[in-house]
Amino acid sequence: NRVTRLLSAVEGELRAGREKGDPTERELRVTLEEAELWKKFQEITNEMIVTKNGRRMFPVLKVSVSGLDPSSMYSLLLDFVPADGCRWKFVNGEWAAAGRAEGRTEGRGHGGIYIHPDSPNFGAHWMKAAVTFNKVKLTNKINAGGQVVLNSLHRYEPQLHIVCVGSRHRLVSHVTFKETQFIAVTAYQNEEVTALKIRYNPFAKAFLDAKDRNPGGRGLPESSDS
Amino acid sequence: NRVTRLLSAVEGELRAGREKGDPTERELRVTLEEAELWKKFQEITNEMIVTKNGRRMFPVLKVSVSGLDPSSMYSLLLDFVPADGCRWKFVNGEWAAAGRAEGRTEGRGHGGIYIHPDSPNFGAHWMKAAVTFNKVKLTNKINAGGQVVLNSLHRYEPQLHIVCVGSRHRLVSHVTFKETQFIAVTAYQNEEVTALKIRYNPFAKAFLDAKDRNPGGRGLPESSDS
DNA sequence: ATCTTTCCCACCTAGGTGTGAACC
DNA sequence: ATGGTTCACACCTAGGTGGGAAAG
Repeated sequence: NRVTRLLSAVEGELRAGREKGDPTERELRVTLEEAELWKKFQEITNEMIVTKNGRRMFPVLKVSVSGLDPSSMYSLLLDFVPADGCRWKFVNGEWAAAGRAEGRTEGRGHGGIYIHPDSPNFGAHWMKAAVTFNKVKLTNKINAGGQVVLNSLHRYEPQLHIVCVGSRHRLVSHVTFKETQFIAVTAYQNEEVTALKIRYNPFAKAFLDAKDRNPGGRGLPESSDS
Repeated sequence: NRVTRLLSAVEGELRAGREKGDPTERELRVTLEEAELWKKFQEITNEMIVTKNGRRMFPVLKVSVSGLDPSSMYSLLLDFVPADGCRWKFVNGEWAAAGRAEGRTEGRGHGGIYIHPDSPNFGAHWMKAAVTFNKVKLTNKINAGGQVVLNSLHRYEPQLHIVCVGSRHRLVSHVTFKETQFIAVTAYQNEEVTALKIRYNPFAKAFLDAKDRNPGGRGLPESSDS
């Protein structure tokens, strides 16, 4: 009785999936969430900060998935693929190619690969809500695990992979979203990018308020009380 | 090549486990972490706050697990079992039985069951580090999912279950730790319990500082600058 | 000089504490 | 009155922002 209750708890999500989901992956579909926001950044060439200890991405990569087998087990991976063979440079308000890429990231183990922390999990789990990669951290140093190592001033294209985890793993899908391309930087180059990040990232609220209160000026006022 | 690299990434943790772990569950062992701390609370009868929106446990239940099959898939569940048939009352500095229990929690779906958020996962995952149940939330209201519903002024004993998730689920182990028994309350009854919670829970630091700075008195000083 | 990276910082978000008064 | 619960609150932990000076 108690055992039945326990197993029923474990299977809860799974059963819900079985009722609703698709039994095969034939109609697998992956959609990028918040594509409008990504496009705003894409239009002016997106930049992502890399730091020694790792920096989150903004915008955050979110996808909604459908068409998996609800009761099969999958892992979701994010792969940061070099978008070209160039090193880039920001001059006169524009990005320009500046020499060959340094191939450091290539062939270096898990270099640019991030495994979603919910992995592995049932198809039902991945499909019940949008999958959010808000914990990915980008770094320029080979570091403690779990972080994605990128080369600064190189362009990357995030790629999503879905792997079916069974007795034999098999790659189910890999999708790229052009909208999410970005150039890795250690400090923002284009102030339009900075402005967008501040505008939409809640964690940068401090700088948004400063601009709102004091649109022309710069710098926060010292406490002027006597 | 890229596919190989990806699958290798997914299997990384798994392979690490295969090398070190035990291929069967014959020698399964589960150990409670921070047992000394739990015992301090147990000696004076532990209490856990329940609130409408859910309250974390302190101490946090942590276990280290060994002896699983590294490449099999398991889920870990926490089950809050009524420790007796009584409702309890704190009078004259002591807990005393006060009438029959209200059987609300029993038979009510997932009432007292919490699934560890890393579930399901490989044996290797559960064994590579202590498993922490710091996200469990205890509530006295039937609520949004994921929270554990308990009856205030009733005594509970946390029980850990390990379920092997396969084509057919099977219960691998259930363990209880006497040290982790507690009485659910909406407000602390025994001030010794409060003192221990403040002493060891970093989130209650504010009250620790107040006592340290002003051991005899009560209340924080207003800013006395002119 | 110039370009890139690093570090510390004030300022946020997000949310976990027990308190004490109010509520029932 | 009594005993249990709820709520707003000040005060923390934990950690995510870009800025700007300094360093390489």
